[in-house]
Amino acid sequence: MVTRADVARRAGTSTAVVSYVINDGPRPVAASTRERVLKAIAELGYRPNRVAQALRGQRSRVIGLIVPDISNPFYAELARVIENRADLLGYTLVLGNSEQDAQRELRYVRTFLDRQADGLILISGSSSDELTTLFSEIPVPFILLDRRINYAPNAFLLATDGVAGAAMATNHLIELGHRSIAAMCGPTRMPSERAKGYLQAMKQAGLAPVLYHSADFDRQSTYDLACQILRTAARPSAIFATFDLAGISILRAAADCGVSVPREVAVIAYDDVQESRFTIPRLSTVAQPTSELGQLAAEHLIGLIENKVDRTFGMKLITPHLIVRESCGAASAGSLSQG
Amino acid sequence: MVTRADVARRAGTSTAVVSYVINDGPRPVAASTRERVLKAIAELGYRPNRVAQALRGQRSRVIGLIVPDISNPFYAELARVIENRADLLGYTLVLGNSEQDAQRELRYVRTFLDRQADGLILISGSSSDELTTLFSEIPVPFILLDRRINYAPNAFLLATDGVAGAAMATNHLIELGHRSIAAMCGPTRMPSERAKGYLQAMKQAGLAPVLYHSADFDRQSTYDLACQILRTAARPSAIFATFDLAGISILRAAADCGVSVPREVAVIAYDDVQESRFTIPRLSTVAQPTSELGQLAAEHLIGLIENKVDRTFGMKLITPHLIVRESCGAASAGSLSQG
DNA sequence: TTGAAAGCGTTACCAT
DNA sequence: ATGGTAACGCTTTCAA
Repeated sequence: MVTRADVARRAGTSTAVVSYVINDGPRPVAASTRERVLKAIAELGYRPNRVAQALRGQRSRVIGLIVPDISNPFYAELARVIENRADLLGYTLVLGNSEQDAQRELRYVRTFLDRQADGLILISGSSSDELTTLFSEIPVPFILLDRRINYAPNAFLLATDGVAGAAMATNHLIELGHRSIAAMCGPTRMPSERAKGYLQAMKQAGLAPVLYHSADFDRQSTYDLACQILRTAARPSAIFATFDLAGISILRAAADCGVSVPREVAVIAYDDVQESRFTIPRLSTVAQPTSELGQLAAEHLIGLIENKVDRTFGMKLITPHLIVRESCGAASAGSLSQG
Repeated sequence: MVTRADVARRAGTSTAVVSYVINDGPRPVAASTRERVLKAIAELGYRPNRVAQALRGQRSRVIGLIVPDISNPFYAELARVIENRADLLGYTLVLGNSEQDAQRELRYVRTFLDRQADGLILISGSSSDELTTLFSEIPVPFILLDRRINYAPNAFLLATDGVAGAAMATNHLIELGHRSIAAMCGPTRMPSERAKGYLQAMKQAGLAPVLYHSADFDRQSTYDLACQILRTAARPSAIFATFDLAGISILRAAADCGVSVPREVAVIAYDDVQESRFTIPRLSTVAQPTSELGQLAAEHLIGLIENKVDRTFGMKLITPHLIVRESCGAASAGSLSQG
């Protein structure tokens, strides 16, 4: 390995000067010296050892990202834009899957901290109390992304307004004339903003809410639940799924149960993953602006790390918007307004 | 930050002994001393600084994973099992998206190496020549995953047999009675094993191959191409898509073009991402054993890093298998055998 | 403008 | 069995 000392030797100067050249400071270097150093660097193919830099300075230029499950398209899309942005700003991403497990999440926080990560982005899978205490001890800036839980005073919160979004979806269904609207949520252990928004909208419309919870967040368990819902005697005429994966599973389940979407059951979901633009029928959904969310998360975190950003504002809520596609039928479908 | 010296001081011993206790070696420690050290560690909440360890030792316990695009479900699923395995074995994953770009890929290799990654897993998006030279200079073990290109003498190659798999898919279509079978591949810049398998199978059956190339690997461009294919006068009766995402796009395009799958056009793809089990109709495909692939990649790489594995065997090809679902119709559909 | 050297938190060798 | 200490590659202060 070629080190700074090798470069210094070859350039006939000291390691300090090499450092100044590379970092453009903190002190000026004579043009001729700089020249020699640059030449030596090129000739030797020297590249600074980031580990040594991290140990010496306080900065590792690493940020940690903890997601519940990278194979969930929503998180994957988020990870993609975060990685992109981080890379652009000179940071490397370390990745962890928490699998919605508080212990794993905790372990990852510690691991990343032990590696001197400069900051953390958490899409936290766990409920408040378990982690709040520990979160308050995280000695670096961190962002709680997409979930409005685990609020810690030292965290920055970034999410779409799930209550508002879910209400939008529910109201869309109501405006379409549906009276019997069920909501399909993730596991009960997860507190859900979106369930709350659904409940509010239903209440406001004087409708009776029905809440279902899948065993997990994956395709199979949401599919299983969807089949069950579609086969009940009192089958709802519309279902609001709190995440796209569930909505997509409903589409599949409906086909298997011989119920037509949107004619016999309308489906609307939440997230707007790419996949939902290509399902049959195309899935109406509440769009989380994934790019904006990820970009903002990365930029704000790095701004925090580099002290370039206002620390006083601890939360940002983005308003999601409705995307009407095919899975709810046309807004003008009068045949639905019977109840 | 609490350091080893703090622990030593509190335990009334030297940092060396603390080291021996933590690492269970390389030298023995008296039971009573060990006791004191352990107590001090617990009381202080000491955790070793991984950066310092990495600098001092040669091992960082970090592995780098470079994928073309983490938002592509196949790579995301792979990343998930790799991450899982790595974590289990005590390694942390750093992630990079190459976006099929050789320069980016190169940059990531360097970045990860500068961070003293102990090993690399590359799902290389680029063609051989560009990177081969550089690959031969990678000073750590690395695995070329899923793509049979960029073969470098110091790399371990792990992939499914794309030629065989593609031939399976094509032959399945042929056995179903199809004569006019098109293949839909990724961008021309990527050499494709799978195209080769298709070509071979067609030739062997005495059928005329037709190759299409999408502009990119994403949903939109494969969808666009699919529409184009389905609207040609000489519409094929079957399409083999070299990756699931393309197959799924064909399903969508067919619905939009008013052609029925599998009745008017049969579709088969390659990868077996989770999504393909839930499409309408369900997608027949050639299954890459994702779990096996990812697990093997992680385990072999770490075996290589820790010198626990035979270095002589430089390649492993896994035979994929056919998964018949709905998008090609029943194997007994005699109505198709007209040509 | 530049060189020497201290120190970041570890590990492991050389002593005792 | 244990302590002292050099070294990993870097940054930055102190001196010149």
